[in-house]
Amino acid sequence: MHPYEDIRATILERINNQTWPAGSTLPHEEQLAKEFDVARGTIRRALSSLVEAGLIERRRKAGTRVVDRRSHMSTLNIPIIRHEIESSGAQYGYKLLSSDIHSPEKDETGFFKTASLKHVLALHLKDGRPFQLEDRLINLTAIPKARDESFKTISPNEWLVAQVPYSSIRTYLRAELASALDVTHLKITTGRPVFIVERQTTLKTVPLTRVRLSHDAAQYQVVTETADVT
Amino acid sequence: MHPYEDIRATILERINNQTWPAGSTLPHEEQLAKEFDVARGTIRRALSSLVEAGLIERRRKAGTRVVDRRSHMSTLNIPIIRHEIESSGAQYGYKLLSSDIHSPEKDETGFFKTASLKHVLALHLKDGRPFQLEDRLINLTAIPKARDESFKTISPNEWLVAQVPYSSIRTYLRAELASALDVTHLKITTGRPVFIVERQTTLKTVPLTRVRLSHDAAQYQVVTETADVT
DNA sequence: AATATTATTATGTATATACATAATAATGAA
DNA sequence: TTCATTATTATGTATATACATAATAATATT
Repeated sequence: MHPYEDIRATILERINNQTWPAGSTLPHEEQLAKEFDVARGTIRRALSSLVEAGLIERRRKAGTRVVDRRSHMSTLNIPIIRHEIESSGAQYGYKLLSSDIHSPEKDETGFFKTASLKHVLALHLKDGRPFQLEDRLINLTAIPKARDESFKTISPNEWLVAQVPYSSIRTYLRAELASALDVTHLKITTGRPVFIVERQTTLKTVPLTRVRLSHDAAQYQVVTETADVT
Repeated sequence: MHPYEDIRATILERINNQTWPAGSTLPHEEQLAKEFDVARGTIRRALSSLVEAGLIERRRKAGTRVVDRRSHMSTLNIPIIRHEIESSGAQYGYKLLSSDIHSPEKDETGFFKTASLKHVLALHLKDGRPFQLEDRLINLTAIPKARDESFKTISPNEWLVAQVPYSSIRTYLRAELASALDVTHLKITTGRPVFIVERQTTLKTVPLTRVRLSHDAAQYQVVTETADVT
């Protein structure tokens, strides 16, 4: 449609048919601009789109190189569980299980160096049945107003997203056997696997919150897709 | 450092301190250009960077709105297992377990509509111990040269990445109990959880390959991080 | 009131030009 | 040879201008 899209498509084709194989260097912007008879800016538009897709890499003076696709980048999207459940047409339910204020020792991982912490345990239900167990620590030093929030009607997850700005989130995905808490609250039998999403949220090096979200493995999986550059 | 970075930072600050709360509309480009005393292009540079980070959304005529951060986008990177193992300083090993050509019925999921398929089972080892079991189906109609590849010295994963261009990959991450094959080849005990990465690769609607990668849950987890926009 | 048509407008693309910058390559000094 | 210094150069940023486009808003038609 737009010139830059056509240019991107033919560049992509040349990468795919090995005219420019992985590791090779592309002609520089002005040469491409001359070949396609467009301004340099239009070439830049096409190339930066391919950078975003992870197909090429560019460095000053070194030029533009085709990435060796030995790893696949894709965007992972983990929504707030209420939205995920509701958008599937099911009924969402929430139940606070416990909420306490702890001293820093509670944090075995060393994520919170030193801070007073709030520990919240809550359950998210799908059509009345347990779906996600939220086990969370909140840094009260960084988020003092969390001290006065009961989390009886709103989940920590949702409250935090609405109230607290963050700069980066690290997410771990793993499989585990159901813990005693998982068995009790997710109502699954001992020996069943659970899918764990653990998140550590920070605001410019300040640890804000850490959460372990556990799910019955039979009811939960994560799906992700690469951007389809055509 | 660069003007657009300063501008992006102050816009980000206004989003974080609720000057422009989630859902609100930002001034349009020319107004911002006037405020910051730069050209419209510089404002566009700052804003498009925030679009990439998923913090704002832009639509023609409607303008620029602050995204309601109810879901977190992060980039997921699943490398070829050999690179992951070697970059951790460990010794990589590979063993082909079986390789057969099947009729389409083998594909229960309906991913390959109709095609002759190659079924390959292979094991990836870390320091001599089983680490990842690769259970793969390859579309021989789309990738005929895979028929003559034995996969005795190179894994299907690596061979495909090097030989076959693709346009999109869908990845499923889930937890399961170890299957009979997992128990046998990953040398784990029955009843242990495994972490499954399942990938479906296509080239413009043509299904190319589907793979189930299973790992001992105790030895494998996926880590992902959001882009830290400052 | 509901639908179709037509402005309107903020974002998007394309152009040209000038200069900045980072990283490599070339050169010179030890 | 090795290290430090200095070009060199491809990408990156900033500018200004013109026009395209999609989506909303306003108007007219049924």
